[in-house]
Amino acid sequence: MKIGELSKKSGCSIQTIRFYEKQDLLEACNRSEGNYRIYDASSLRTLRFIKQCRSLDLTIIEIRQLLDTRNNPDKSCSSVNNLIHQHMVDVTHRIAELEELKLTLSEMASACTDDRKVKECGVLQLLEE
Amino acid sequence: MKIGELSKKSGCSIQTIRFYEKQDLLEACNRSEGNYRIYDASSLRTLRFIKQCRSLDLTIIEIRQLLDTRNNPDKSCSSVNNLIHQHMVDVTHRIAELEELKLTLSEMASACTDDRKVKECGVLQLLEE
DNA sequence: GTAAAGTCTATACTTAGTATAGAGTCAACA
DNA sequence: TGTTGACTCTATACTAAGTATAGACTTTAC
Repeated sequence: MKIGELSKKSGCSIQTIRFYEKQDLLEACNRSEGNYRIYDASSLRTLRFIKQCRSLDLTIIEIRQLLDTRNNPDKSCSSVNNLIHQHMVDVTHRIAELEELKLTLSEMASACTDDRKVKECGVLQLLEE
Repeated sequence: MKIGELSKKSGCSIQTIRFYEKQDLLEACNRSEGNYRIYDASSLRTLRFIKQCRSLDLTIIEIRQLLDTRNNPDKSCSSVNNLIHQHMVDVTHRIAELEELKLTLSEMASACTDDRKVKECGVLQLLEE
């Protein structure tokens, strides 16, 4: 199949597919006589794998590592487990940060009302501190 | 004061201060004979204001709007309130996304143990789906 | 034969800075 | 007076994960 079809089947844009190839996530595929990229079912599987990983917010570098591991069926998978675990720690940490930010924002929001002038604005006064 | 001193007093790096100037957050300041930037207390106040805004994760564009509003003391401050409110909505939304991601990651993590081989890895199998 | 749709490469753009090179300025010390 | 070191200057490249575009080429349909 050509890149347009792969794009539709995978849900990745054409540019993204070419971008993943350049990033060495998808290996360079065969080309037609007219230099069009020709993909097979294996490319689609890999692309879906990549998409799953991206939906977990894994970076390109991390995905490259996972793909590499995936190509070595007899090695230990502990690096995969570690990666997911560390990622979960990071996400948890980020949530805590955002919760704190949300609290600050809500305190800030309650410092003012809509009908004031700029020079009386409670929000701006808090921002000056 | 010169940029090094402003950097220390504000906690922003020298490059960041120059970057903010280029982004029109800090207006172009006076220069010494040798072309060094010379700042006063007002620059420091503005820079601290910007830093507060950044700690709330406001974008450069949003901060530019706030600074603009701040320069018009007699106008209504409702745009400031709206901005903070919308930002809070966005943060809340982002937290929900991350909570969902965390759940997915934890389900994924429990699909495997450290002592398996890649071909038996529960995590990788989930990523193939 | 031609028009439309699809594809190609290369490049620029996004955010909020950070890092660097190479040059110029300034203060203190010998 | 010379020079060393600290400071500053501008301009440029880099980060992440794509997205958007220009200009050229290929393929398909009529």
